[in-house]
Amino acid sequence: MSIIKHLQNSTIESLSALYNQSFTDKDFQINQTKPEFEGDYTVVMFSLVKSLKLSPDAIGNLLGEHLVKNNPQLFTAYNIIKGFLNLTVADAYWQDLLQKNYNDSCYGKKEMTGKKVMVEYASPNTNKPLHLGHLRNIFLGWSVAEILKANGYEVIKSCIVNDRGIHICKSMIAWQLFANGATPESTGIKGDHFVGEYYVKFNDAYKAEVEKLINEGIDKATAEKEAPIMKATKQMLLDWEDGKPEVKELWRTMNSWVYTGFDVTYNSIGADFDKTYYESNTYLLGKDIVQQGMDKKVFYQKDDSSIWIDLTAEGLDEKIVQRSDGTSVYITQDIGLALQKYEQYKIEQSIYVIGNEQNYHMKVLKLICQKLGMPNAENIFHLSYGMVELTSGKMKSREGTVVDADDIVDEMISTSQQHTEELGKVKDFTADELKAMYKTIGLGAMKFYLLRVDPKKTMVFNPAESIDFHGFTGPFVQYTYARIKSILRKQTDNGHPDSYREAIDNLQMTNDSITNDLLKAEKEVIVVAEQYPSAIEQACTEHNPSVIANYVFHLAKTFNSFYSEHSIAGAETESKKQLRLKISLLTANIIKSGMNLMGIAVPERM
RNA sequence: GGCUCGGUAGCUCAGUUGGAUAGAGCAUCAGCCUUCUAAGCUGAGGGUCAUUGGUUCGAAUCCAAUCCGAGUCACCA
Repeated sequence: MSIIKHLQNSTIESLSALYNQSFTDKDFQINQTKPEFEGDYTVVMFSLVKSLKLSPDAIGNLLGEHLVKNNPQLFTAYNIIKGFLNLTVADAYWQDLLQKNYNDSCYGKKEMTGKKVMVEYASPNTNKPLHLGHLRNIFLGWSVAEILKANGYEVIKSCIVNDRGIHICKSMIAWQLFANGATPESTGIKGDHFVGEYYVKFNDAYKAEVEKLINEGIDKATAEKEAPIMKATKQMLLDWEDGKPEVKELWRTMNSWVYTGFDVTYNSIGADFDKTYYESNTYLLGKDIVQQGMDKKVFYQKDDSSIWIDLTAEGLDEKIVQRSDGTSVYITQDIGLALQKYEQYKIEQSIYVIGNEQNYHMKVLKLICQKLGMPNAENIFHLSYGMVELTSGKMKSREGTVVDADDIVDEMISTSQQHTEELGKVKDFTADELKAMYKTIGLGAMKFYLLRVDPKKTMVFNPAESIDFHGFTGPFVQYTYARIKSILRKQTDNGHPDSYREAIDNLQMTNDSITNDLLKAEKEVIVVAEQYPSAIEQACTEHNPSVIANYVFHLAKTFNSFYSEHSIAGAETESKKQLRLKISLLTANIIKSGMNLMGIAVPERM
């Protein structure tokens, strides 16, 4: 139980004993005490004034006295300033917390609940390589999955690959026209980039054809429709749907190039999926559901035989679910897939990591699923994230201002190498160790940078700043970890993590005031460490990894102050040394655990 | 135009179930390495929390209006 929860409960008990009135934890507020005042946690009196009809100071005095008197193991002192009751938490409480958790690598995580959640993320198209926006999506999805696991959920990570449709045919047509049989193997270009080049070539050729037609006096709309390359593409889509063998063959081949390329990227950034859905398999799903929806009178048919749902009562529009020619639209297959996910995995919650431009679509999807009475439809959650913009404005593929995922990852890794070499920290590492470290730091910087912002918000990607390894960054936190590990290693004979505990526990303990009283800097680290379980919980309820990023940075910062102020290995007494080593080990464990929740590795040395 | 989201330091972001003098990082300036890794620590300057009004003991946080920005409103996906 957190210290805040303890304080809430004690306050409720004391108020009940003092005033014979019952309160809940919503009737008053508890904050961490501001540093300029004496105390650790503060009960705000104002909200109690009305129901008790007493002055804030009068309540505070009685409450403070009662709390300290009846919970001596928790609170040792109190003071009241302008209606704020500041309580000092007993050193023994912090010592006890430290003792119980300093060697627990699972500290802060919850027991399994037996509940299943699916997190769908990444969801790329197979006509071009991944870009910076995908990275935000992938890091978010991965991290949210880990955060859910830490909160006791069983998580299935899934991905829906958009592997069919007109955009795929564009790359295919362009390849037929311009490639002369070239392949990723023959050119040495990564498969997804290779296919992406033909998507670009399509657009160039299409643009040229349209311009030519317009110059011949044809109006723009007609030109766009009649451009030969576009007509060929549309025909190809029809051929694909008819299952024409040579089209299917080309489609399979080009998609496989893309998948090979994606796998390289996923591998390098540490993304994986338990289940991959392909749109070519799911795009016909949901047709029978449309019929069921008709029977349930959720849907209705118009005169031209197209089928609709009326969501005007919910403040939305009418939405089509089946075309007049009887074919499905985009949302139909989403409904079908939502049901399939449930039936295959019996999930209680379905999370979709999708950009905020689809807010409306996802709102409609959820509503339809609910109206159809689909199980757990109320637990469909759209984890909507904001676009990544550049300092120069938006990323636009047509203007070539898209930041490629592979490029930026490579750049981060080589920057980390450059920084490391400049700092002269490469002395006693092997080549393999160096390579691994550059990757850990470069990727860590990248992931931290994209995850430290609230997912909902549009964020600006500033190349210069993202490459910074100081301050509120991944490398800062990693560095704190590496420094702690360096100290711990030196306390053991073999430098092995398994020996840390033994080495710490073997120190001579004395029982004196130097040991028992916590210094300010020591206590501050434990106070922050105590908040880790709450941070994990909050990150989960908000589906928000930035909570973890902010927390872990705060912890590292607090530890660094402590580190620079007091010697750990050279502490005044053996027992003080033991205390500080425990604080260090606990901090290292939390940093590693928290960073892992964001998919970020921590280096033992850097 | 309707709906949704956003506007906090020069820049990037925290902080919003209403609480004390609004916080970090970057950048700028000034200090700290014969002592556990200086990718660190300490300090300084920098704010009309978009604007106006309201609610109350108290508003960055809640309400209303206005201004600015983004997204969306396809028988596209």
